[in-house]
Amino acid sequence: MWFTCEVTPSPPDDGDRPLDPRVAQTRRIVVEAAAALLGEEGFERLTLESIAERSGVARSTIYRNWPDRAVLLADAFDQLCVFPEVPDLGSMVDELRLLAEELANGLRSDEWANALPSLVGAAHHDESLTQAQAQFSQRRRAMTAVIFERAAERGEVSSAQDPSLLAEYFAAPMFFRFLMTRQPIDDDFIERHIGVIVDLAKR
Amino acid sequence: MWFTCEVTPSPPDDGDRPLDPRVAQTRRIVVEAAAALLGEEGFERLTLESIAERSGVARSTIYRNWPDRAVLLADAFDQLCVFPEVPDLGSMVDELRLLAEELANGLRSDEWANALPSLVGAAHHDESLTQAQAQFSQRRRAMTAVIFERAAERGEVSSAQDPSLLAEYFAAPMFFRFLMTRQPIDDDFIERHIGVIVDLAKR
DNA sequence: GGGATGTGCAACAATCTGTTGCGCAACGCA
DNA sequence: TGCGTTGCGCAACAGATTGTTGCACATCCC
Repeated sequence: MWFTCEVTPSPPDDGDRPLDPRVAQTRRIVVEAAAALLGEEGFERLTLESIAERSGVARSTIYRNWPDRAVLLADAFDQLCVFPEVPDLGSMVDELRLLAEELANGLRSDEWANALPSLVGAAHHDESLTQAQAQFSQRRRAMTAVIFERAAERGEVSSAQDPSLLAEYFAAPMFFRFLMTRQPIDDDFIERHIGVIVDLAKR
Repeated sequence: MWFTCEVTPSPPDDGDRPLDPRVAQTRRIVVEAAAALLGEEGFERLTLESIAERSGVARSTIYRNWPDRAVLLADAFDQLCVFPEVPDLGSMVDELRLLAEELANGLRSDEWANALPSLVGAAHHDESLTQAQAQFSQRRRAMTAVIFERAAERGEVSSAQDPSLLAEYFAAPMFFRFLMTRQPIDDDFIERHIGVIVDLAKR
């Protein structure tokens, strides 16, 4: 989140003094409302007025807590992006299938369908959103790579293959369909796709 | 283009009567200006005022020729998307390398870097832009599939592989890097990627 | 040549972003 | 408990942008 990150250059947080409870409350409520609306509207259609209305916080107060719309939306997107770890199922194919279905469900959900594509567009000329997008990609990639790391440990695949690269090839066609071609990400596709990835991992 | 397409439901074109030269002139000039600005600014930042200024056509006249901003931008995007066929080089790998470099150069260019990501965002809640995006994806896919079809004819790969599917796996990782992860699409990546695709085609 | 049609211009409403000043309420420290 | 500090709601504001409209003028086509 923007206001809890000590690394970002913009310094809205005063430091280590505990936050005024009014401020903490305001920021929490606003980000929650923004995240909800982000899932309903996407970045472009989402107005600060609607966030103010849903959260019950005045627009002027929102501007006192975030420098501009994009930074708030980046925080809201972070809020939206919580995904579970893939459990160890003892089999790479099973884990890939589970993850593929989780991702497919996500991409089919209104939340992601509204938030993700508009993020892609908006991120290309805003630094805060670029960061939010990079963090999203990185998290998903790491979470996917774990599957291939475990498979290598089990001896299911040769350890010569880079788990991170395999994770990239796992994610790319699904996002490509979602963002660019709009082809369905259905069971047939998933099953065939997993076959391709398994071939790649075992080659 | 919106105004020359007989299939689209919206009927701005009066039919087969030749267009008033004033109208033809206006539309041509405006789309050209819009396409140029699209490559410079992207969808979100591009204003109708700037198109009016660059084209020398009044904003009111633009609105008389296109129902709204999105439809004009869809036409402008079409204008921007002209890509060459891949020549028969007698070798699948050579042709893939050529196409990958063409695509990488495109994605590195300001034109595409500005237009494409913003299209992804904008297309998700506008029908005209959805169509423009679908057409773009389809054209590129067909153009890529030709490489695999020729390879199958030459006997370089088994004809069991679906050229269209291979085209999808060829494009997806490059667009994924461009749109989502922002990782570089450099020579190393291209070379490794072509290796992956060749493996897929030959499996 | 003359009616029909397209264009430029200017003004307009509506929406949205971002800012500011003021009065009031909540906070935290003594 | 009291009081200075700080945050908040409200209202108004400037500026940008999208679309729309009426009118005068130029161009087109018959």
